[in-house]
Amino acid sequence: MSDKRNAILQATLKLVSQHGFHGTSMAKIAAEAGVSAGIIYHYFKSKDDVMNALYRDIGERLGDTLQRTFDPTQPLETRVRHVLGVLIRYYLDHPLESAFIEQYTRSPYYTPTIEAETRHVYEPVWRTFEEAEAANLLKPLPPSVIQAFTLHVATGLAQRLATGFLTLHDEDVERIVEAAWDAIRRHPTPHKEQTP
Amino acid sequence: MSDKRNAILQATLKLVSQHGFHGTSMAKIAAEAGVSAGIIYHYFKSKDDVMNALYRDIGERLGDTLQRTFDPTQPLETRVRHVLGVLIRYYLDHPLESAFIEQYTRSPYYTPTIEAETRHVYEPVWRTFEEAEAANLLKPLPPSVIQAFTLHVATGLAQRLATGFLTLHDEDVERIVEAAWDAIRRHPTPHKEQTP
DNA sequence: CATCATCGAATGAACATTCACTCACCAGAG
DNA sequence: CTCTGGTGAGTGAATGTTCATTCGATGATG
Repeated sequence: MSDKRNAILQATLKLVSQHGFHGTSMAKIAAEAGVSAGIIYHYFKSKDDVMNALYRDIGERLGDTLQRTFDPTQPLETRVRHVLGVLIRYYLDHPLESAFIEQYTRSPYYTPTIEAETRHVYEPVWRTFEEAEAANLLKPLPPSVIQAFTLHVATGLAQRLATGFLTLHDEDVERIVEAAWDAIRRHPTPHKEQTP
Repeated sequence: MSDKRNAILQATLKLVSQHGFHGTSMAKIAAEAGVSAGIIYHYFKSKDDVMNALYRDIGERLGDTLQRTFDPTQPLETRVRHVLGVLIRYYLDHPLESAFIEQYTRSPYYTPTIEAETRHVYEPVWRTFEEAEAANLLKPLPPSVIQAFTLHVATGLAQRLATGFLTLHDEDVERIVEAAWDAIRRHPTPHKEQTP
């Protein structure tokens, strides 16, 4: 609601994605947000609370995007490609969020409690992949591996984008989504053709 | 040389991979390594210097593995699959190193200087992929994307391994390498078959 | 005047780094 | 073999800084 609260979260996102958790002090957050150090504790219980709130915030925005663009009436393969595309595109389009999430999920802030709390965001994703697996569309890989070939590929690339080491055009992104799909889908074993 | 120096690096690796850079103080490193706080400054100039030394150390060990197992007389596709496998396996087998590298390369410690300094480690990898690209084996993707589908997939999974969320058997690792290869290789476009 | 947002100085803990010092060891002189 | 002086690994308390957090005061709103 309040724009101070939002300014604090935005400042935190920018600072953490640029300088990591160490290097992001409350004083710097306050300066970046244009507020006093004290007011942060009016909106948040502690530094941890700021970080957790930011993580939830980002998760909700990604969840919205997934929910908004998801069309359950589409055929299964289309839906799988769609969620792949949305996930990858979201992280590539939001490099700051991407960097934050990567840091966050590898930090002590990321507890099983928080993980459970934000799982619902990815619900359409998991449901689609489960369905695809049941329909034998996918390679027999654990869910974490599927996740690695989408989420971590995207966040890894987002980092390169953010640091200017890389620029991607729309057709590149298409190719990346296609590559991710090639990674996890079951390929038809080509019949050994007799060359006549 | 000295085992104290090594103990300090090992302690740093363990602490950083578990608690991140913030949460890894010199006092904790000293305690974990079983040395006094002061002696760290006998072997290293500063905290930064410890981190940089550890990064170089890890890079060298990975480089050794690559160099040792690389056979330039093998056919091209075999070599590509081989370097893919070695990279992925290395990170999966060394989750601590994997976590450290991910954190390090996203931190302010990771400067272009350090990057240039350690590039030679990956030399066989880049050379092989360049050759494969010239031979039209690969999808037309930027090198960073290739890297994302190998390195970041592996480090992402290594993190799940380290936190006990996931266990992988040898055949799973085989499948992951295969999936990575499927992601980046050029697939034969199947002829549209007329269903009768 | 009552309530609540906001400020910035104050506080104490934790931090990286320094420093004066001890100790084990060795080389060479006697 | 014994003494002497030097070297450098190793210590842990001290230092100055930065940090997260608190708090009393101030301003705005109703």
